Amino acid sequence: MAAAHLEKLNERQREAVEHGVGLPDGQTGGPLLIIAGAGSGKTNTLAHRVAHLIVNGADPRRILLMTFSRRAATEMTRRVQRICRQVLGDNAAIMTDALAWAGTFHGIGARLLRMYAEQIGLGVDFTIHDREDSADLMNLVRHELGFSSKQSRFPTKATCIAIYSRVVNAETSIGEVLKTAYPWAQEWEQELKALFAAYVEAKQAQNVLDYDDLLLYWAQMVSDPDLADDVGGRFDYVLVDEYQDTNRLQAAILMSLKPGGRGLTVVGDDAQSIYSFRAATIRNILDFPQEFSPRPADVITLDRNYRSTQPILAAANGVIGLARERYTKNLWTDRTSEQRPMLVTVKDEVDQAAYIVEQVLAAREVGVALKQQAVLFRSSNHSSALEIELTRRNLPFVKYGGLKFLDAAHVKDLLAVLRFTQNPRDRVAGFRLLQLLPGIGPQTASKILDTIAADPEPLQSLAEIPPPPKSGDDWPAFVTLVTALRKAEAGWPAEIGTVRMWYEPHLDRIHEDADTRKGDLLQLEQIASGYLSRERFLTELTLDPPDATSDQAGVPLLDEDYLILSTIHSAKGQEWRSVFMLNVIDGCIPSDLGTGTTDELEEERRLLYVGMTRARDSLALITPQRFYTYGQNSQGDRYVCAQKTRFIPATLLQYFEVASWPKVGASAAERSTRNVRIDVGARMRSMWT
DNA sequence: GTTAAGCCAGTTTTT
DNA sequence: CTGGCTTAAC
Repeated sequence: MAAAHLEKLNERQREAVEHGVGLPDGQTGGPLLIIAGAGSGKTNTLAHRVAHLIVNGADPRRILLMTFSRRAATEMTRRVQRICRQVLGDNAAIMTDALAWAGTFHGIGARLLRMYAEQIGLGVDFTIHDREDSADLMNLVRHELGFSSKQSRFPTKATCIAIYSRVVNAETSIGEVLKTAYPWAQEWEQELKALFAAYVEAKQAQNVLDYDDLLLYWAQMVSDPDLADDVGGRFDYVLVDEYQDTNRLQAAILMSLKPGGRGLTVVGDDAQSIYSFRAATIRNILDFPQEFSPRPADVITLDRNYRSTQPILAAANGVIGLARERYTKNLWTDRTSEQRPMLVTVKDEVDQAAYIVEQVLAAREVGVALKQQAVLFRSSNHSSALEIELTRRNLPFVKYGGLKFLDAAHVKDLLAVLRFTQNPRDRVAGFRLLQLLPGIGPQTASKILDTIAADPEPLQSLAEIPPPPKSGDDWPAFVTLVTALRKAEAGWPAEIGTVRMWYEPHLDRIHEDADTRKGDLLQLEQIASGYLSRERFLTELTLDPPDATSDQAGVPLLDEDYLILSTIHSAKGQEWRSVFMLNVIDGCIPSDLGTGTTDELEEERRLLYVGMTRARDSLALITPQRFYTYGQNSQGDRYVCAQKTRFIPATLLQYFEVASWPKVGASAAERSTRNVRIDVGARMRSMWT
């Protein structure tokens, strides 16, 4: 006897949904691991489980739901609400609105840390540094310690922060990280240690946290038994999505929150683990059942795929079947189709773009909306030729992944003003902001920040220090601005307009293309108006940055139809009726940067698998024969001869319909000689590469 | 101390 | 092509 809202689930899914629900005396069930293959209804199952818990009396305010991205959290909440409405009717909204603890690990961490700030000796007004800010702060410290002179070839700021981040997230030592990931920097171990110590001190002095701190402080907080009880006790149920892409630190947090695993559910698929560069480890999901004793976690496997047609799935299974080790079974489906996925050879990237435009338009003619079609690629710059072609043909598109809106200098400038007002001890923000004024460079800015940091009311003391000699009228204007912001005269979100008015003259002076940049600032102001307060705006913008849009011809409106362009990483968890994958050639997939170790290579293979399994009805992998290499054009050819990816060897070709484009118009004989010529040529060349 | 110009090196994926 | 560091001119 199943409840109506569970009728559409298959047996396994239902088992996962009902696990540990309806025990006597409101007990919560033991730990549960759901291994959910691509397209097996994972999101749906998890949403049903949450809804089922609520319908059976769980308090939604006491459910912690952690997803990989905020987009996924929103989607999940929406689905839970829809399912609950079936059962509870209109009252459902009240219940599901209370599902307040849904978000990313980092987002939830930020919230908990603000709640518990006082108890762990953290200023409640802390601001959060994104990756760029962290690198900037690291750079300041790096300079102070004298590691920046050119002869020394010390790792760059970005590398330093990457090493630091890895040490923290993988819960390992500097020596270990250097040995495995940065062997060329091993000689700097002692200096790096000193640098990181100074970096941590700088963050604390400035009351800022970086991304890693959100997890690190959280983990430290719950390592105290009393606080762990308190935080863990807030939640009856903890559910984690995409568990294969969590790192050791995140696993440690989870185990401290729910030591016995009661009420704990994790969902994931080891075949889709693609974030090891972020210190994610597949061991988390593999070892999860044994974390608990005496009785290990229950494991439920979902291996029925509802997304793709059988031929697409066969090809994807073929690719993942060659993986060195794997733990999940092959997926199966009953969605039959005659159409095998395409493996299309084109001359170069220009033809690749032309082919895609042709196919996309043809599909739209037979009723597949642009939004139902996606183009996936390994690296965000792989799509540039396509973007040019799409713009030329006036086809609207939205791109996910790659450069972010927030990375633009002018946007960072404006945000620096707000951040500095929010937290005047945030040195990265202050440093950036002061140097916008004419006549103020690094030295002057540094001195000003030192002076005001000593004052308990830094912003007030700014008005009292002598104006820097060469700053002219701009100094009093700046002081007026900061004073007004400090008093919150304009209020939120009006104050962002005040800041923009102040900033625009400086923008004109600094940048040639000030006018296009002003458009971005207006957009930022628009975004800001959607947030309740400056603090919420800054925090959430850092944790969930919007995608870059300003460089496109026309920003598509939300209700308009547009093609999806996305990195494979950003495509995680998504699906489209028609999927194209760009540059399925060695050097792109696998990326030539990712072929160093077997583990890296295996992850590149999973990346291809993830991309392929996004497709519902139609899939095309495209292999250009010549690939433009960027930079280094002084040495030799600008084109390299590309070879089909090593992940699709001859034995797998049976799963594909191999074709070349444009079609040769002449006889079949002529076409075949053309194909043969190309094939042999590629092989001959590859003998020497 | 600031700014502009010049020269060299690096170049994935993201919360 | 860009960012970051260095050098030379204000």
